[in-house]
Amino acid sequence: MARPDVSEERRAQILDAALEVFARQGFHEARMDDIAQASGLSKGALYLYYKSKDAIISALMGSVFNLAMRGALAVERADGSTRERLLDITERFAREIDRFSRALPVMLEFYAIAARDRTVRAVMGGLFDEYRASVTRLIEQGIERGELKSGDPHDLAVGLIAIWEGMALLWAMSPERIHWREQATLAVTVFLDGLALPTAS
Amino acid sequence: MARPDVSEERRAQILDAALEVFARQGFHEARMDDIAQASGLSKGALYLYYKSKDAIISALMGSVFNLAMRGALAVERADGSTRERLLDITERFAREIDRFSRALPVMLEFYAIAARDRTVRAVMGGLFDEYRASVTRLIEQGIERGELKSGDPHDLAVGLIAIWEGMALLWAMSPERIHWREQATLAVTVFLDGLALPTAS
Amino acid sequence: MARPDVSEERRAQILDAALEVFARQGFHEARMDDIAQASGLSKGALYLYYKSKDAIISALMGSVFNLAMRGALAVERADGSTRERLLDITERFAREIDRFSRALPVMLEFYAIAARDRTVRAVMGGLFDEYRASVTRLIEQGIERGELKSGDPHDLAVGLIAIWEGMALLWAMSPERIHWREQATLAVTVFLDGLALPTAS
Amino acid sequence: MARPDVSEERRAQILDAALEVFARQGFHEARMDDIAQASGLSKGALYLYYKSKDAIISALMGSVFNLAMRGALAVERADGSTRERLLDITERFAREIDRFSRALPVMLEFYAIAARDRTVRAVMGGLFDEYRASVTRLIEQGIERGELKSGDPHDLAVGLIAIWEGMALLWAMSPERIHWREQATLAVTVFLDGLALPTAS
DNA sequence: AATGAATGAGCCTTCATTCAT
DNA sequence: AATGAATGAAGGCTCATTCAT
Repeated sequence: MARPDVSEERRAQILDAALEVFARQGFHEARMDDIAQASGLSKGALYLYYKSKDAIISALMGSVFNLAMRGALAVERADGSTRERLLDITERFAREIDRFSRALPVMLEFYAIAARDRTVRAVMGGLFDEYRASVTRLIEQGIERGELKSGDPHDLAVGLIAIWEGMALLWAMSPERIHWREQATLAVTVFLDGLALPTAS
Repeated sequence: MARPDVSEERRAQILDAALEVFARQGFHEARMDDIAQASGLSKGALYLYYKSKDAIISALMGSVFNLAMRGALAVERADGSTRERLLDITERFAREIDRFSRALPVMLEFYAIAARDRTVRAVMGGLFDEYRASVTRLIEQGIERGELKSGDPHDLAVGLIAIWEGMALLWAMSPERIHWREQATLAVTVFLDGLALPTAS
Repeated sequence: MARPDVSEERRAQILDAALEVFARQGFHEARMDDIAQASGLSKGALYLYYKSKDAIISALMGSVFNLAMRGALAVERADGSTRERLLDITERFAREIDRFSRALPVMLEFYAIAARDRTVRAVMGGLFDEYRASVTRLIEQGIERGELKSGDPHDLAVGLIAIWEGMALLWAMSPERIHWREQATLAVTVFLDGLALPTAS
Repeated sequence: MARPDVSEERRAQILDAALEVFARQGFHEARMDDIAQASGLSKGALYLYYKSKDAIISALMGSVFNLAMRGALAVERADGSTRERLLDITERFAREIDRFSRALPVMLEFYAIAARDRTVRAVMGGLFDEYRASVTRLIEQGIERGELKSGDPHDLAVGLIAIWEGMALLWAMSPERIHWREQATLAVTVFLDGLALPTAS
């Protein structure tokens, strides 16, 4: 008689619907009714799984940013030169651009909230720290291996992340004018060229 | 009998108060009462000068982004090498970081809106085009003058703008962990190093 | 699990409360809160069944005037001489004077609106046309049957309706000075006497 | 140095503008700004001559109904048979229909207010009493002179006034379907025929 | 576990009125 | 006598949340 626990499935269902609705309408213009409809559940059911609209937004924040950082973290454990691996991260973003485009408006809204809310900023700052630590390790390896000029790996990681985040931002503004694969790859390439060791001639 | 026309003053007064309130509370959580109080006017007076809350938000969008691009546009007409001028833009951002920090949460909220609203995106896209055109001209000059390696100046401009915008984004997330002057300068320097002509050895 | 559909009941409940409140306070002075309270529902519930205050007013217009014309239309299908039937209409008004007195201030407000709003006037004109057509048929029958002097039945119907409407108006102004049963009956009697065929002496 | 007192002129100016605006928009939809503009005065000036919007409405009520009753009162002092004089009142209304059409929406709004406000109703009832008294005297004369069948002159006056008021109401609803001169004249004629003494044959 | 009718606090906006000039 | 910028109280409407079924 034990029915399988559907609550994880329901939660995922709700977050997925919420992402869709929030991306289209923004947090404030999105109605609980809209999320209910998009999820195929009733409004009351939403409250069985999340205690408030804010709880849905919070849960979504975790889910969205974990997804976003997965690429960078995965690459850390891969083979290849530092240059290859950093370009691989860039390439992964390019390949997943459609999945990103779904989440991007929501991510930007999280950034906006974080910019004015100390608590949210602390959470985002933590995620960013992880992200930066991961990229920092890649760069450290590159320096150790003699692939990159020496320099502060933390600060260089910030530079690279700024390129990726900045590209995402510009792409959100002008998807038709930004060509992620070419332009992000170019930017990272130029940046890495700037870190190349002088070749013995 | 002729009272001086105060309407321009009032409009500026309102936008200034709105920037402050919106930066603290976000567009939706900001109450017209808050803006009224912050501006030293009555709620009714706001409606004498702007026909709705949305109208205030729109007006603010123009005012905030014009301010943001002023730095890049000003540098175009300055002297110095391309490298100096691009680092000068970076430095200007660093110097005006406080003014930016006031506007940044609001700018991010505009980005978030643009990401989901075609109309707003068109406006922002237009501003971005101007911005990019200005940086593109700087890079073209650099290439023409033999200061930079040849390459697509449009795409390189996108890369530089991505660095600045991305740094701003990261700074908004972690103001205490991002040191604009050092890190942005480093990133731009590395990027420009990547564009340096091979020195004859 | 199937709850009975209460929406028709709710709508009637709301219109009934609205009639009471509007009659006492007028459309503009009536607050949605007042209607909510009078209906025993919450303010939010009003909006579940009518999308705005104006929608309630419009729905009420239909309901009130259908009620008002019911008397005249019913009599058309009754037996008796033309005189009897027209006096019967008058008598019905007298009998239902209390129900009318509840609706009269609201009806007058509709007249006032119709007098300045082309759209509302078109609706009211349509109702009036039905009403007049019904009375016209009664008069035509009277002429055909040789009970009334010949004359334009449309114009005579207008005259009778003017008497009824005019009496209602005066009664609304001076309920204590107008004695509907006597005075309206007298007026219709005199009018019908004026249409009597000369008796052979 | 004594300037002529313009206050009477200003008051008339304001009432005239108010009539126009109220007839078009109704009391509640009419803004003090609209009246100010229509009168060619400033909003502040309105308050120099009337202490509130309600005061303007009240003053207008007196002015409008005095105008309306003037016809009936004037005829009382004229020559001619009772029938001629009552038809003359009808004819006067027909001739002044355009002036009436301007005031009619406002008059109907006063009726609506009177129907629910005891105080206003008392004022209107007083005006109506005067009106009825005047018509009553005409009918009494008619009976005394042997022109009309004997009957309660008060009640007969109510009947006649009901015809005039009812016609006005119908005309307000359907100006294009009501032909005042023909239909009102017919109704009054029939009513008077109903009061005619049996002719000796 | 699920529903959706009902609630009511809260906000944008309007506009009669005031008053400094 | 006149102006019109400024005020702020008040109300229609929305929507997150609750709860009887």
